[in-house]
Amino acid sequence: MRVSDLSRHAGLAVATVKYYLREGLLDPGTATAATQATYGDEHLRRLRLIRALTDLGGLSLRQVHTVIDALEEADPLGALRALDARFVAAAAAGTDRGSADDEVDTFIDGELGWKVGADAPGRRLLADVLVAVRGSGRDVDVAIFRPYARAAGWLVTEDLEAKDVSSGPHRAERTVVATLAADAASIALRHLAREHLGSGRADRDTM
Amino acid sequence: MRVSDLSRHAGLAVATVKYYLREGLLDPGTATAATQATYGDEHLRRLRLIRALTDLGGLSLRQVHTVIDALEEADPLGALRALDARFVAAAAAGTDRGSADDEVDTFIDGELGWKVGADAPGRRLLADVLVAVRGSGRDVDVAIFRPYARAAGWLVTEDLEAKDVSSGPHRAERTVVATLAADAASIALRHLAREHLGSGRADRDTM
DNA sequence: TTGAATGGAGAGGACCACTATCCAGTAGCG
DNA sequence: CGCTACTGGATAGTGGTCCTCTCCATTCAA
Repeated sequence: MRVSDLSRHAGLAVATVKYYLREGLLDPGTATAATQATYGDEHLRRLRLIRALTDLGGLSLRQVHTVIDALEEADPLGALRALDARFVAAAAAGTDRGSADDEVDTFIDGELGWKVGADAPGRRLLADVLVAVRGSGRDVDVAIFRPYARAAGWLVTEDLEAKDVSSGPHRAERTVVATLAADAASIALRHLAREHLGSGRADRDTM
Repeated sequence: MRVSDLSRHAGLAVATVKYYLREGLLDPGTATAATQATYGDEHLRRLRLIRALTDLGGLSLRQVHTVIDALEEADPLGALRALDARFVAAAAAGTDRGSADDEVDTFIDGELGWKVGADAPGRRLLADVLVAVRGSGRDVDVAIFRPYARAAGWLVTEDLEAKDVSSGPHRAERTVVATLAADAASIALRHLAREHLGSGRADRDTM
């Protein structure tokens, strides 16, 4: 496989593939001559992964790099956590977060009793949400997350049970894409459900 | 209120506020002299809305503009639909979408029986997800969305019932922020739930 | 009165994700 | 063998976004 094949199969311009090579998102092919190299299926798979991360997940190439690094270090949890980067970051600076972080920690560790790392990005993300909603003028309590937590817990158990254990190769990679897909799907379906159930009162308050 | 007050209360640089004014995201204040104008609470509210949309929702200023336009035309459904723009778009071009769109339509209209507009962006988004997952090498069926649809339906009814009908001012605006918040929260909680429930098997397949 | 701030406008900059151009070195075809 | 097309590699340039900087005549607050 040469660059042009890679390009054709992945639906990307050759220049773009070269760019990814330069950026270290894609490993160099095995050189066969001074100006020749061949690429394999793993390169194509990588390209598809990159596009899934950028197109479906909206990740920047820098974030894609983080995910890929984690995958290559056989750190699936790190890879999944890296997906949260697209939501956090921005809101972090400036605003006074008040006790939002503490409230969220209490909610997760206490009320829900979930065992998650103290550095799980979801914590900060939830706190950001709290801060943002309060900043927009509503005085909400952490407890507002309860139904979402219940739905999330149910969905994940459902997922884990229904799963073909498929310990095939590239597990972690597929898990990452699946997580992204699940994220997008759950949002899409919530919006559709709201349009379906809330017709005629779309101007009503939610959450 | 002058620009500097606006800037301070919103936590933005004065130059940024001026930029938003130039871009038409913020209405001009009421002029009191050749080089003087005053701004009101609605300007501050608008600024907070803009930052919620960009920071929490990750919308571009162009997309923010779309949302704001819809809000000003008293079109809450349009405003909510505009939120989906951050997911769609990218994946649309190039790839052969196959029958994904049809499958999704059948799923929504037939299996779920949901009444949503034919042009609801959630449809296309779901199809994109399908295309992306398949492109990354898994042969999935639309039915995979079923649990997500169930969770979404439950969450939205929960929302609509629990809601204080609060027909106060700026309903639609708050609904938009609430939707964004709900999106982020449901993702954060799903990721946390997975970390909690799936510990030791974080490398297992999901969705 | 004097220093700081204002509205308005334009230029400039930083970053991102490419895209274009150039080049010497192959590859494959007839 | 010659010819064209393509290759890897490198550098420079593009278009877009989101600000940030600078300038200006005017106005306000001390």
